[in-house]
Amino acid sequence: MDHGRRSPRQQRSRQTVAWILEAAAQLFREHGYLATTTNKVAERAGVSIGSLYQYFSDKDDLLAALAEEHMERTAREVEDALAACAREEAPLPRLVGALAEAAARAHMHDPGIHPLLIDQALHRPDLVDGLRALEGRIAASLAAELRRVHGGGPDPATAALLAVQGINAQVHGALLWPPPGRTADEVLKALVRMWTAALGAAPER
Amino acid sequence: MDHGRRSPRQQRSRQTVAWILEAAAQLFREHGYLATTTNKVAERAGVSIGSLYQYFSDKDDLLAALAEEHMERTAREVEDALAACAREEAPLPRLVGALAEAAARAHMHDPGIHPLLIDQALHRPDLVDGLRALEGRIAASLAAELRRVHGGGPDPATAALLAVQGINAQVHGALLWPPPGRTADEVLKALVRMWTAALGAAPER
DNA sequence: ACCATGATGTGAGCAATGCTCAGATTCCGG
DNA sequence: CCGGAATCTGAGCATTGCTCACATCATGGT
Repeated sequence: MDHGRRSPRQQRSRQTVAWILEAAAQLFREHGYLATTTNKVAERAGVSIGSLYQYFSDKDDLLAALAEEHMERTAREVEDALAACAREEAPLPRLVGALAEAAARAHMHDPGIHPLLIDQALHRPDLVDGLRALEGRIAASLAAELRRVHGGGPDPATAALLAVQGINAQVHGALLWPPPGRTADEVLKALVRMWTAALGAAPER
Repeated sequence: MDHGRRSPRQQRSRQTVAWILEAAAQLFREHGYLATTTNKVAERAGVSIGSLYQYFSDKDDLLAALAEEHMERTAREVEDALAACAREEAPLPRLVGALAEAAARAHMHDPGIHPLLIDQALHRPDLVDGLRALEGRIAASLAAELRRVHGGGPDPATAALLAVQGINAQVHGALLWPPPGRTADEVLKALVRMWTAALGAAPER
């Protein structure tokens, strides 16, 4: 929400903000968060350090703004994938596969900066809330799909939330960096098999 | 492994290192990583700043040392829980429940500092490896248990790894901070139900 | 066309931080 | 008791995040 302080009203200031964000993303990617100085960001952006602090309250604020952008794009991509599944009335295994692939795509989008953004999100209370809200949105979409295929057991909402969290972690930890002796494809198959069983239609009793 | 630079040989220097680590843990807990200065750590530890830098190469190194300690204890706790299950020949649902509860206990052990440690681990390549090694160790123990109860499907090793990663994320995201309208107990039940289905014995075909 | 007001841009410099280093102090084997 | 190694010390250097007093630019009313 309120990242920064003054919000840009004229065209040239919006350009300035865009330059700053682009420069920050580049430098964070190249040298990491700590090794990036605000003065260098301003320098690469071609603006003075004072301008930077007119639109961002903090060094953290820079990363927070990038994180919000990233989270928004991720949510859209995953929700689009789910919407496509709904349109073609895909069965459960296809649903799980699409979800995992969409998550993998989102995480691959900018591998150099993704871990930084997640890190930062974890120790900024406002961004933790944002991350949970994002999970909630995706889980809600998934829950609707689970009901369509009669999956998720007695509590599709909770099942969907657990699935979103679990699949996300597995994509990070195993799909993108497969363990030695396994290919990404094998991991994906195992993942789909497991979640199909976990979310499979289960009668109330 | 080689956290720091010189390694303490005499008794008094081991005491110094212990004081420094204790002070660092306290200050990180109280004020976070960025707001904690190395000089304050030395001051609270009752040693000079020079002594601190004799045993820790970096400010990061302090947190890395704490993270290693934390990871080691976590691994031990979870492995103990699995060993107990093995001794009493517990069935699958009990296995999953024990795993989730052990993970929850480990994460609750020092809530003030746990997220910081995880954060830090995520952008230090050596600690990322440590974290993956830890996951691997726990997954190996779990895989053995899965074979005992004939669970895990055609590839118990991969299934165990995915389960460890998934359960860990769910404990963080849903069990310790249940979503509105759900209790921790309900979440645990759903979690156990899902993983019991996911890991349930499945014939080769 | 003009100017007044607010939006935007500038960069030297301050306060604070991570970390070094030259030397003082303490410990231990012989 | 002594020589060298281990340990400890803390003033200070280099660097960083960030502020502030001021310059410049854009816009809308007359």
